[in-house]
Amino acid sequence: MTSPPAAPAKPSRRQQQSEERRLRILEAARTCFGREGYAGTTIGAIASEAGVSNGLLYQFFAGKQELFRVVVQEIVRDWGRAIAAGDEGRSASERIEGMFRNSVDFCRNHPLLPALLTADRAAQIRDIDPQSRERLAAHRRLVAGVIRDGIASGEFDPDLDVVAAADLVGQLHIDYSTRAYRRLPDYPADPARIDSVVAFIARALRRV
Amino acid sequence: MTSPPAAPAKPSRRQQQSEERRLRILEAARTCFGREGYAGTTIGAIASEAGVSNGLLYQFFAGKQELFRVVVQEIVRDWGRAIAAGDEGRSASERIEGMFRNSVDFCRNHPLLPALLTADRAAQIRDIDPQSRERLAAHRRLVAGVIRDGIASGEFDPDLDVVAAADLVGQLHIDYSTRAYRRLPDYPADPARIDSVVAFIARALRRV
Amino acid sequence: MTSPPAAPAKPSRRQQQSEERRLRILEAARTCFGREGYAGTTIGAIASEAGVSNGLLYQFFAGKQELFRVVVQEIVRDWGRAIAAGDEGRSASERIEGMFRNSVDFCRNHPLLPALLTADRAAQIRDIDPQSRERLAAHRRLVAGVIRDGIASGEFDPDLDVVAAADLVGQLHIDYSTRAYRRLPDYPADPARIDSVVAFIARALRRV
Amino acid sequence: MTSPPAAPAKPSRRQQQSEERRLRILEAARTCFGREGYAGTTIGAIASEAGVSNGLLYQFFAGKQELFRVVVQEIVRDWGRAIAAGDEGRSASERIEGMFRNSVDFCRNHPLLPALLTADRAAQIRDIDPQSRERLAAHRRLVAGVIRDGIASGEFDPDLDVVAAADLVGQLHIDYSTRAYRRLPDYPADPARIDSVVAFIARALRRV
DNA sequence: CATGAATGAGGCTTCATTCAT
DNA sequence: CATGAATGAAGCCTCATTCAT
Repeated sequence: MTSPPAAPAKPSRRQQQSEERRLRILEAARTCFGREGYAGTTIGAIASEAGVSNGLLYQFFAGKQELFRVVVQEIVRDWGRAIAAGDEGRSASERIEGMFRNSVDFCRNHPLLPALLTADRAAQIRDIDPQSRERLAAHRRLVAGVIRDGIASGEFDPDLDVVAAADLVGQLHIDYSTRAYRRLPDYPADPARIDSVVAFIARALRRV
Repeated sequence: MTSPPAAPAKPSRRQQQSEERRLRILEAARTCFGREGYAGTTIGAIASEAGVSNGLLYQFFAGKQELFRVVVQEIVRDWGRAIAAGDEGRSASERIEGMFRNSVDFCRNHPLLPALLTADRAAQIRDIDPQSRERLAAHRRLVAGVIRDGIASGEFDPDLDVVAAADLVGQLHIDYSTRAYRRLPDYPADPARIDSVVAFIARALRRV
Repeated sequence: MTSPPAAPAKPSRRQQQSEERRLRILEAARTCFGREGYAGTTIGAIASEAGVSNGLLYQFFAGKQELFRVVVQEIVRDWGRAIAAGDEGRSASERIEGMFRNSVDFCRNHPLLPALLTADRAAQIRDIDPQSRERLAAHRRLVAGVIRDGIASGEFDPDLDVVAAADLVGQLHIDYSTRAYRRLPDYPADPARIDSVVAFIARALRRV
Repeated sequence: MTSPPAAPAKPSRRQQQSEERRLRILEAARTCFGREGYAGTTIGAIASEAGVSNGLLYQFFAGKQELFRVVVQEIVRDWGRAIAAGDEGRSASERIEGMFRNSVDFCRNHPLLPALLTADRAAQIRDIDPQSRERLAAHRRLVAGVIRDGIASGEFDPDLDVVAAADLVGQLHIDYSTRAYRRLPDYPADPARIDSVVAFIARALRRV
């Protein structure tokens, strides 16, 4: 009686509920991995946070490692999108600043784990999956493109090593985004500090 | 008086060997923690790497966590010393550059884990011990002092937010030192890249 | 309403089996602790005796110590019940005798560890839990009550120190029950010996 | 220079010191086993308590188990001697009372472990060694002898089951001696309680 | 004789994963 | 599909015992 007599195209109620549970699991995994790290997170904790049974996780994901991979992949994807948002018709400097602020804001507002992007080798996770790796490279290429535009438009110093500068700026995105997420008192990412970092980058890129 | 009058603290051969083993254990722990992270490292792996039995670790260290704490403490101490080395009678720019290169070189040549300083929440290690925390703060204060000197001497821009700039430069020390240690192909710390980062920092600090 | 209207707490087959295993674990723990003492018993031995895996014990009990606590608690409870059984409408002497025989019989037929009540300091078990302590005190109060009844009815010597006598009789309950369980050849608890002890107690309590 | 030039008969200074250390180890073992039980006592704890090195224990005793065996043996021997002390030229009742009081006093004043006599199977100690077993049997025979004397002299009830009574009285020796040593608030062995137990025994044995 | 550093077997416990219901 | 009871491999740590000094 639970399935409707005829509903060929729309996802059945069962399927909907199932998809919803999958999302709840991913959400819970983000929260737990972000809070406790990979090794510090147990399958049971994720299941409990998601309000589902232990075993259900294995219907959607092959195991803890796979789940982690997917979480990282999604985070990196969303982060990349958030960074690039709303930078049409603006100067290169504005876009550099905008990307930085977008990145920090994204991490401030999402229960997420940019930490993993820098260093957290969190046991057993030998290599982040190639797709995420590629996305991070794309991020640096994006930054590099903006810097090149800035050089072309005369805003930035033509002597810049574009690749190195993009790498560094991308690194700072990660650093301060991580801080924004972590909220460690010794490593602040408060608005004033962010303004200062923005100024620092601008100073390093500007044409004199 | 059974002991000879002179030779106040002649370590017996036994004690010498023991001390040597203690160092081998620390060395092995540095290697393993650096390679696998905290949770990914097992006591057995460290003992095996050091060529001693599992139990011996517990004669020197109260447990895995304590061993980790000591490793981090030593690394931070040595790193701090290496960074500050050889900067007498030089300009502020030269000292900033020197510190950066010292840091990267230190990490390139030592089996070490500055990564842990940034991000590795490595399960259970909630807080790095206060002593190491303080040393990192001291590092940032040192950088801030050099920047202030540079402003006073007219080398650096007087509009700089000194604390924020020092924080950022210190962060880059950690970032690129980590890379030098990790040697990840996507995140290089080769000489050319280091030169570029040095130039980037110089550009950001200079007076225009 | 997915569950049928009636059958308020029908334990599913799974739950039944689970409860059964829990009981098997407790049974095994009684056997092992009784045979080897606390320290001499391993989790593996209990699991093996119960025919389950090591890990399952931790689904039901927080650890070895907790399991031991529960075992002692149950034993003390059952022993207390067994002792008091079937003594309605009988004389004080008969009740004293009946309690003694009940106690010995209980221990003879149950894989149990009254030993632990007397002496087994079994490392780390500093204090038996208060609930069991209280039950033992209740046992002595029960004996004291019967002795008081006997004095009132003229069966027992009015000069008796009731508390001390109850304590002593309770102690003999434990002593000979332990023997009955242990079956050490040097410390018998065979019927003839039990008869003699019953006579000894009767002689000590009687009015002359 | 440490050994005297000639000292053929008397034990050399070395030997004296050695014997002294052996005694210190035994004393320490008594203390530790009594305080923590067999499993709860470590070789290191005994060595530390005795103020000698770990390894020295193995010069005098084959291992932990052997050391325990010797400790028990000595205790049982000393206890047996203490019980029988000072009972020449006294009536059977007086001797029974004296033995009981001697036993309790012995345990009250010696750091000792009569617990082991009753129940403490304390891991791995399968069987107390035969010599101690025999001494305990001798103790019961001694009590039995006194009871027989009392029957012969008309002090005690001729209907007594002598062996069972001796066994029971011996058991009470152990019970209340253990209490005297343990000093548990719930199981007192204070003078008043001891007087009551003495009276109880006397009442059970007396001729009416 | 005496030391105590070193060993390594074995104990308790956790947790990713499976599978009967 | 969903559950959660059950498994068992592994990890950390203790401690009796040995042996080079």
